Amino acid sequence: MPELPEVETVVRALCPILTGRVFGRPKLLRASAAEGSPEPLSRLTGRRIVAVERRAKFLRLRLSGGMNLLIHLRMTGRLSVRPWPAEPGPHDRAVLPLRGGRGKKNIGGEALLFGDARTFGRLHLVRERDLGELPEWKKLGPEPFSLAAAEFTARLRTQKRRLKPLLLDQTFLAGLGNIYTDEALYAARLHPALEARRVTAAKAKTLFKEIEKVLRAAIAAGGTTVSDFVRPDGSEGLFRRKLRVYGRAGKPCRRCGKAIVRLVVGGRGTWICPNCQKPPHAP
DNA sequence: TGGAATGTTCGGCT
DNA sequence: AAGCCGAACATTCC
Repeated sequence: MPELPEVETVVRALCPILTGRVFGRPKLLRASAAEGSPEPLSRLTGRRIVAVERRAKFLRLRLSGGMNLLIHLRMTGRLSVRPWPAEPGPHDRAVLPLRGGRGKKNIGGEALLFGDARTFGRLHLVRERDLGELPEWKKLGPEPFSLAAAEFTARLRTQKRRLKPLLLDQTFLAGLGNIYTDEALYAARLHPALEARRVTAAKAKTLFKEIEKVLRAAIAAGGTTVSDFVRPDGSEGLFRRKLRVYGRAGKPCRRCGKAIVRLVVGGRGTWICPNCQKPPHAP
């Protein structure tokens, strides 16, 4: 569920809390929560957090000494800053103690907690110079907010794949997941199974603008909470109320009143308005 | 009770 | 090679 807007929400919440603080000795509660071996997070201790950033759906903590802590929340990962020591919750996977207090006073006794019910999320400590060799990092496509509409259109034109799996492909465009892909396709009145290269230039531009629009609106709402996502302070993202198709099977389309339907496209649950998003017709 | 859901990678098939 | 599909990962939810 965490897609670009949710990760951006987490980054914005954590940035003022974490920047400038120094990690203590990490405690890995579940070995698979961190990449690398034999002690994947051992080089974290003593590093200062220089910056908190987002790239695609990764959080990136830039650390002193040319290190980076990459965090991918996958489906149910969540981050919070909590008093420490304390009894870890059943789904807490890693505890990263923080030295130095918020503001100038050293109040101590806090940690960055990585919780993850379904345990697909990952922490990955990577040297700056090794980042370029990480396939899941280096293969990432452009950020939607750093891309020109014309460039997006040109990229679409080369693709024979259907829109839905294409937009979900992080190497084509970084940051979209199931929710915002469906919302953007609906807004642009495009069917998810339409072959990308058959989208007209005008429609492609509309799609790109709608992608940026829905992402921007979702960031402003603090992301979408469907079931798992929460902000670092425990509050919910409010964009769920603004969803127009995702998860709304049977409910009326807000544009034409026809019932929203659920399809499977590229193996993923996909919601559309059958009236506003006409299926691709055979040649 | 078990099928669906979520993001990503991978392997097999066409 | 490109694209599609399903499997796998682990767990919760209904």
